[in-house]
Amino acid sequence: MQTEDITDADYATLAAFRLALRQFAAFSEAAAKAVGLTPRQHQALLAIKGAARTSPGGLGVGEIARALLIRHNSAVELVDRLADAGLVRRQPDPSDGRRSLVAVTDQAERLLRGLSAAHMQELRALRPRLLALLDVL
Amino acid sequence: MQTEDITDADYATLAAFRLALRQFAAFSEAAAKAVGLTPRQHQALLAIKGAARTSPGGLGVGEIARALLIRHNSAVELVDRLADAGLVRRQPDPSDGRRSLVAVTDQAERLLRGLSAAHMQELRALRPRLLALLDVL
DNA sequence: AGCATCTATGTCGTATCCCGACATAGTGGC
DNA sequence: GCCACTATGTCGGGATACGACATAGATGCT
Repeated sequence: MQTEDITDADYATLAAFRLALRQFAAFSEAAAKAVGLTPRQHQALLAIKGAARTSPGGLGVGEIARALLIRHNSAVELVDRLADAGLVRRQPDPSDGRRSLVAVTDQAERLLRGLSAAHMQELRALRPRLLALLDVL
Repeated sequence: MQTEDITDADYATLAAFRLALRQFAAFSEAAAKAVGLTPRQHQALLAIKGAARTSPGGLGVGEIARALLIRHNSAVELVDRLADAGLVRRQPDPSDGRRSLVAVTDQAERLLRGLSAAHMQELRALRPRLLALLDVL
């Protein structure tokens, strides 16, 4: 395999791509913090709502872990903090006693709506830059 | 401002976008770990090499902090760990006694070359998915 | 030249969040 | 009824970023 044909321009492109991703993450983090959420909490709420069409009753803790690419015990702690903050509710799954379905509260839904609108706008603004970077890959 | 026109499909799109970013981050993290680097260390090396055309002598600690969007003291600690691992060298800036220029070692350059080739390939594979997501924004 | 101010780097204690290992309870096949 | 598997939960430890503070050099003004 030839890993030798990496030029300074390639390094610059990769660095620029990473910078764009970090800036988006930084925007998202600031937006979340502005409404009192940690980035992970925001992403968890989004994952739950993002799966609403296929899982209207909420997601299991393990499904949240898989959506966020974290270990299940990390998801447990994350859901603990979300529940303490009144942002989600745990409900036992009537069809499987092991699972507890995690659903967002009205309060969280309001926060998420505002955050999502801001993120859509930010992503639209970011789009030309990402397209330009993807173009030179 | 109308933040009301967010649909379930929008949530799903945003969630899918975040998932794609997380999966790329997970790939990158695994690739870095496979050669003994933390994700941050990899990103720092890439930032230094990515700026090689404009700063051939290396980057200052503060410039690394700005490239990585972290505080300068976090960058100090990161460079400490990189130097301990023999991946970068600190050299005093001859034209400014306050600055210390951070340059990658040959060893780090070899690691970064392999990592960058793998990342270019991964990004090319990821491109159609990102383009599809950007298309529905 | 002297002094105030700003910039760059570095130090230290703290906080957050994830993880591995382990534990408990429910499910489903046989 | 038993056993393997799955889902959730608990606990201690570790990595890394941050805020506050400290030091040294640069810069500009008089």
